[in-house]
Amino acid sequence: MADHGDTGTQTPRERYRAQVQEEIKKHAWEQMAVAGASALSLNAIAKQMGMSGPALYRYFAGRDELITELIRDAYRSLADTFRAASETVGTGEPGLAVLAHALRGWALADPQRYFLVYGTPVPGYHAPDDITVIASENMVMMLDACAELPSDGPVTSFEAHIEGLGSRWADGHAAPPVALRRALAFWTRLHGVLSLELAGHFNGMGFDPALLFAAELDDLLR
Amino acid sequence: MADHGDTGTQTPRERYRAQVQEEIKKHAWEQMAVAGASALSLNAIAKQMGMSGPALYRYFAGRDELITELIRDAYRSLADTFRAASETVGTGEPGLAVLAHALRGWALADPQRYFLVYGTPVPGYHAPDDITVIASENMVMMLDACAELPSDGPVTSFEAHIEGLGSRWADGHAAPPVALRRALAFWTRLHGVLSLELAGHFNGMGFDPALLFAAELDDLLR
DNA sequence: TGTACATCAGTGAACGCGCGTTCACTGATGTAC
DNA sequence: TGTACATCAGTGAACGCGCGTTCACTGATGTAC
Repeated sequence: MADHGDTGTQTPRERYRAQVQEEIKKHAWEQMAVAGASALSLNAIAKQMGMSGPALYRYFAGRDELITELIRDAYRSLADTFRAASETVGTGEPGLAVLAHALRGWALADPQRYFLVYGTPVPGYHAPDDITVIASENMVMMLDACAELPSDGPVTSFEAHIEGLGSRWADGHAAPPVALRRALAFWTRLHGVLSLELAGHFNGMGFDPALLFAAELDDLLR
Repeated sequence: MADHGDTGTQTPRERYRAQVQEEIKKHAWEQMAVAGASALSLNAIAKQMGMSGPALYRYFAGRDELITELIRDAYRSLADTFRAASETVGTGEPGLAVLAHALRGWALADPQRYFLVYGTPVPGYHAPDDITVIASENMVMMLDACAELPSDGPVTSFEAHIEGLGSRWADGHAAPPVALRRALAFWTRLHGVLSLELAGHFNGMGFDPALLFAAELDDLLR
């Protein structure tokens, strides 16, 4: 989506390679949307593209690498969405609200992508370091949005707990405990609503999930 | 875990059948814990039990039925846990807190079981009606615990939205909007913390997830 | 108590299938002189 | 501009594998007289 990797001038071959690689991913996402992440099959993707199975090995070392690449893209996509949203500040609306709506839009746009990031983990799998880095970038953006909010009220026991950790936080990003507490609430509460909504657990309950989301966001901005 | 199905006197054969059926499920859960739900294989279970693959067809019509049965058991297990917890009321602790700790204990006891209920949904799958019934039983227990809490404060716009629905709620269980709002917050917030914790998203962040859970619970009881 | 029969758990062979992956190859595209 | 060579995308055959599931069967357990 955004410009990542070598952005220099490309030879026609490189351009073609990148193009086919993108198309493979596109079909992979479509397949995931239909049958879930675990059902992703290289041969099926190839067939859908009118190619033979082994051809895909020109573009990915194997199934695992493809999936890892999709996960990486998903994290990057969320980071890009957050970053783009962050740049529309100063319009009166608090930064947290902007991030919240960006998150919701991103989640609804592709539920399987959301679940690939925040859904059921595969017991064996461990994400590469660069993905972890993007994940903490996202956390930092949430933190920054929280830090600019007014912080009144007494210090809670959880904030005291955080204080006691000596702020050994990702990137050495020193955030006040109240901001971290708020960022965690932001993250967990909105994820709680979104994941249950996307999984269909609110079906048949009548209410509008968007309004529940808005209500939770209101509570966070209180 | 609890007594479900025919509890009448059993012939030795029936007893044996039930016993083997349970053992199959036990191995199924173990296998899921190792490789996730999608990797569940009848042949692998049979091999682990020292049986041949086709033998399992005496106990389950096929793979899909086994999985559905596991999902059903998971929902029932949570319902039983909630019910057992509800019966220990009156000790000063609010019912919601009791339910919360029961939920957390149940989730930590078997993360894969938690994710089978609340994790990434399989795009095609639709749960049978009796499972939906158990799910709404769980919701009702949360609702009841919320209904007994003092409800002060002004009516929020989300509560007005619920009011406007005319309470067309599962089982015709008429709950005041403020209780439903609170039950939804209870559910989504605790799920938010638990699912991110179990998925390992808090790893390396230093703080104790149990304390975050407790902090969120405190907010709900406020 | 003993015998004849029915029930049913479990086996082993076999089916077709789709998977990930390798390999030697063809043919087109790009590069160097 | 034209020719010789290198690069590389894609093919088709083949590999071994494990899967879910069926089928005809054996042998043990339970039942009826």
